[in-house]
Amino acid sequence: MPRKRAISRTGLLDRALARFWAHGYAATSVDDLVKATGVSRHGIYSDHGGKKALFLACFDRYADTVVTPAFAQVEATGAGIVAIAAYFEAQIARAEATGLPGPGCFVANSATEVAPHDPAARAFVTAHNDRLRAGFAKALSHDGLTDPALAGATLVFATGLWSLSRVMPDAAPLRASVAAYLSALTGERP
Amino acid sequence: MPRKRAISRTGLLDRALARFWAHGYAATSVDDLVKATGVSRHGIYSDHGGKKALFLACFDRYADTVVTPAFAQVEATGAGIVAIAAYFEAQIARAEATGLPGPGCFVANSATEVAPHDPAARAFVTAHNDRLRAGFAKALSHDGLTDPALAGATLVFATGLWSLSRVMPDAAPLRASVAAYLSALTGERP
DNA sequence: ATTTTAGAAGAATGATCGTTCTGTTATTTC
DNA sequence: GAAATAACAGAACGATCATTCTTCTAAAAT
Repeated sequence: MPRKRAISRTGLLDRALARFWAHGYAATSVDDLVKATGVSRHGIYSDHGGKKALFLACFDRYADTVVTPAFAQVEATGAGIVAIAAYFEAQIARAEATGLPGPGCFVANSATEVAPHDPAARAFVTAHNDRLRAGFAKALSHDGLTDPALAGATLVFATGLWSLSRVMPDAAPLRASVAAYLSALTGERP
Repeated sequence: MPRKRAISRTGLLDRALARFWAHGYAATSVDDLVKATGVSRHGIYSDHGGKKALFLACFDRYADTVVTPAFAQVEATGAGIVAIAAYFEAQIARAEATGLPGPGCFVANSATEVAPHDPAARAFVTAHNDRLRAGFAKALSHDGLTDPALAGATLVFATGLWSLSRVMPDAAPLRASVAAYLSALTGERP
């Protein structure tokens, strides 16, 4: 009969995700994971099987604890460009609170580091991108922007935003870029 | 008096850049560099001092042999949005010729993998981004788009484009996103 | 032809990697 | 309280890492 300990390995995934998120896959050793999570090697290997498997498990955890809470407002019925703007702002504010240059997006980081040579990771990245594109498409069409390519462009923009947030020391240019992009979408001219 | 061998280490930087570009810094061992370049360890260490130094030297090489030839048309006097479109198209076509998912942009890859934790690499990335932003700004203002934030947005878009090109198997969505973005900039509506 | 030297090949080194295994401690169940 | 077990601490392992060093080859200079 399975049983739970009072102090369990609940936080393992969250802490491992944070470590992979900030430092990447290759630059995170199992020793780093032991130190960062407080879980022994035995625990890591018996719960997830190894470093790569733990890394892949972080994708689902990231989707549940980071992407969904932030992106749900875009996917909500009735959401429009304002929701997209709020989503961008929330992500920038979070990066600002963490400290810029920040960790960016876990999926976007993995897209350049490990996905090109790891089919399993690429499947996660592709699924994530499909989700974002679909959310953008619905929100954009709500405001009359029905060209599906605009959703693709917005996904490209979002990916670049998280990438740049890993090297930019200040959030102001990121906010200005978002404002300029959204203004261009809606046809406003400064 | 210095002399040259028939088969010299001329291609060292180019081949090392190609390897780092495709596989990243951490996933490229010195053994990989020896195999990819045909240059012995002795040659690599006497010419560049080590793996990290060779990697940093690749930034200048990348700027000279890849960025400048492709981006010069945007920086040219009289260049406008058409030049930006041609720049995007040339990069996509190159990625397509190499085979998608492709290597993306060496600087953008480094921006997420090593720049956050390496000041020297970050300096290169920042300088590269500043160059692109300035080029975009001039070309955009040539066509009446004087808001400097639009240049920042275009840099964000370009960065995301190379990032996505590392996981997308087909170039068509990339081209569609570029077309949609540029149409939005110029105020066209499909 | 002899000397010099640029460069390749690869062994050696110490560190670190991911993984496995052996103890030990503490908690839960009976 | 006793038996069972969840979890940690850390040693051990072979593989691989970046780096250095020695040896050997061949081209250039004189």
